[in-house]
Amino acid sequence: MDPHLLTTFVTVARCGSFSAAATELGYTQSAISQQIAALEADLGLPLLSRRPVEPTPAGRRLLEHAEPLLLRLRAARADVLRAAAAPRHRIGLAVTPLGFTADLADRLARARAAWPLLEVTVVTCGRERVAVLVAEGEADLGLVDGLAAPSDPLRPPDAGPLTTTGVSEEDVVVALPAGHPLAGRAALRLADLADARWLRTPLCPLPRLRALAGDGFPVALEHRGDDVRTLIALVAAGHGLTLLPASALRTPGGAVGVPVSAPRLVHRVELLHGTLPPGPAADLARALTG
Amino acid sequence: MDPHLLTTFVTVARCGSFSAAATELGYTQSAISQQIAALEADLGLPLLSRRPVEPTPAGRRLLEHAEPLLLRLRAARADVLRAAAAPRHRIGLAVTPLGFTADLADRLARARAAWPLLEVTVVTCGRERVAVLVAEGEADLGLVDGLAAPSDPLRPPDAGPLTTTGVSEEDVVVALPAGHPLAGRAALRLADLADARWLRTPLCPLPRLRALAGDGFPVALEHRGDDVRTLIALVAAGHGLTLLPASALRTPGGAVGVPVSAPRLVHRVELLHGTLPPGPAADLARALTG
DNA sequence: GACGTCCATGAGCAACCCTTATGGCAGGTG
DNA sequence: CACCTGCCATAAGGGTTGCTCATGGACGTC
Repeated sequence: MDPHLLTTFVTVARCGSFSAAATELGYTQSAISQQIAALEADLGLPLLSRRPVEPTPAGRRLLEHAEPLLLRLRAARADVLRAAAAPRHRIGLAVTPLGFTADLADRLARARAAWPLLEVTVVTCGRERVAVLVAEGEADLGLVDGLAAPSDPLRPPDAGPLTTTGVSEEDVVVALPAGHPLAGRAALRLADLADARWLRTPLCPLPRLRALAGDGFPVALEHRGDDVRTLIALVAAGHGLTLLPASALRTPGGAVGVPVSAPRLVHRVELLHGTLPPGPAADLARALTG
Repeated sequence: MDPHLLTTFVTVARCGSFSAAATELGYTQSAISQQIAALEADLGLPLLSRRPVEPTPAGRRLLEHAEPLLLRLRAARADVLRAAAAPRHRIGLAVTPLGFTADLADRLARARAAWPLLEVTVVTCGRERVAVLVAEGEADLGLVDGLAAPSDPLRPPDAGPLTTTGVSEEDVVVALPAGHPLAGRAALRLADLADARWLRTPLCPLPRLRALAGDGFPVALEHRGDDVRTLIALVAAGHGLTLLPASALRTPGGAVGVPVSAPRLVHRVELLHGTLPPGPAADLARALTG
């Protein structure tokens, strides 16, 4: 179970081809073939069916383990190096679109005013990617958002020992087109909307809704991408519903937000980071949480 | 960051000696020296100070990552092999002392009556060890107990993708000597006992109490080991207090239990297992949870 | 049915890693 | 103070590993 062999295996499984994996990894096809054979011999199991190349059941199982394992390996390396490295003034901040609220933007602005030397790069991406970037040290701090019961921590993707600190909690609203029959309500229960048509979007995971409020929540339209304005425009045009933090709907845009009364939900933002050595990154973390 | 080098590093750090690690791992001292040198060269950092041999700060950081990483590696291997192996009739059950309640013993008895072929081995050990045994496939099922807020899952040690299912929740009581001034109370708040003298025992983690009810909980006596009767005897003799599930104090033994009214706490038992292929282990898991 | 693509296999060679042997350094002892 | 002992580092040697190159065989396509 050499990680070297494991990366090869993951690459072959992703490419669906020994030769493609070989060129991607910079080996010859023969080397790949031998590596896979070595891994299969080590476990005593066939991991890939050939022609077409796809994982066997045991291979699929191994794949589930291999990806997070390799991530943790890279994360461990990055963490050790980061702890030993000199503090930098370039800070990388990875955020989910709804994780970077106006309030946090203000705090960041104050922090930059207080420490003019601070150079900040903000990257917007999905939750898992934020965790990966932080774990691998490509970002110093991460901000992830999610739906949770009040004061219930979000479950970060498993990328090693990352510290999470809640930085804000805010009410959740259902986004409805302005003319929607329910748009005038003071509050709505999520279960009452289980039969409505919903948007499938990375910004509001439907499986989480189903876990919280029972089955249902059929998909009307799928949205790929990170942009909140696009999402609100889709809601306003009646393509389907979604949940958003209350503040995201305060700017007028043809959609209105109706608070969710049950289940009790909050939109929670958490700061994610590895062990921060004293320095600009730790200062910024304090500024964002404080 | 070859796992091979990582195990060597962990062993050397534990032994505090290159030569001792060499004999333990079945290498020559020279090989160990070269492996550590290779790891240090790979990371570009000194990991161990020599004479005496002990981890540098970077080494300590790496140690924190290495142990769970190696555990996950073994766990992944065990999981893949287990999924592919033929179902066995020998079932290993790893339990914490307070995790194996009378109710669960009954369910196990019924399961054995229903499937006479079932051979069961029960191992008692601590929480972390249970998780390790299950993760590495040495036990098929695990039962761990802990204090939690109601319906709040326990956090299992990070040993890869293990499934946890709650199997019982029960009230928590403070164990007091029979003649204790508070022994007659109908209920007690944990914070009121922060200044009492407590037993430090693996069966009731004091750090958890401090997290739940604030600082305090000074240690009167340390108890090492798994035996609940020993613990109750210590309480009865006035050596200090501890928390136990209500049922553990129903048998008379010179100690009485007073329910804890705040914070709201339960003693929770969870079943822990990897992915179970259909067969005896899965049947038993259903019997224990059902 | 011929061809092309793709994976498996064998030979050769370089790199790696372990062992043996030896050197250097620190601490304890006569 | 010299010596000895225990411990880690380093050099050299050899076996194994793991790569590339070359080729063979199986499947799919035209």
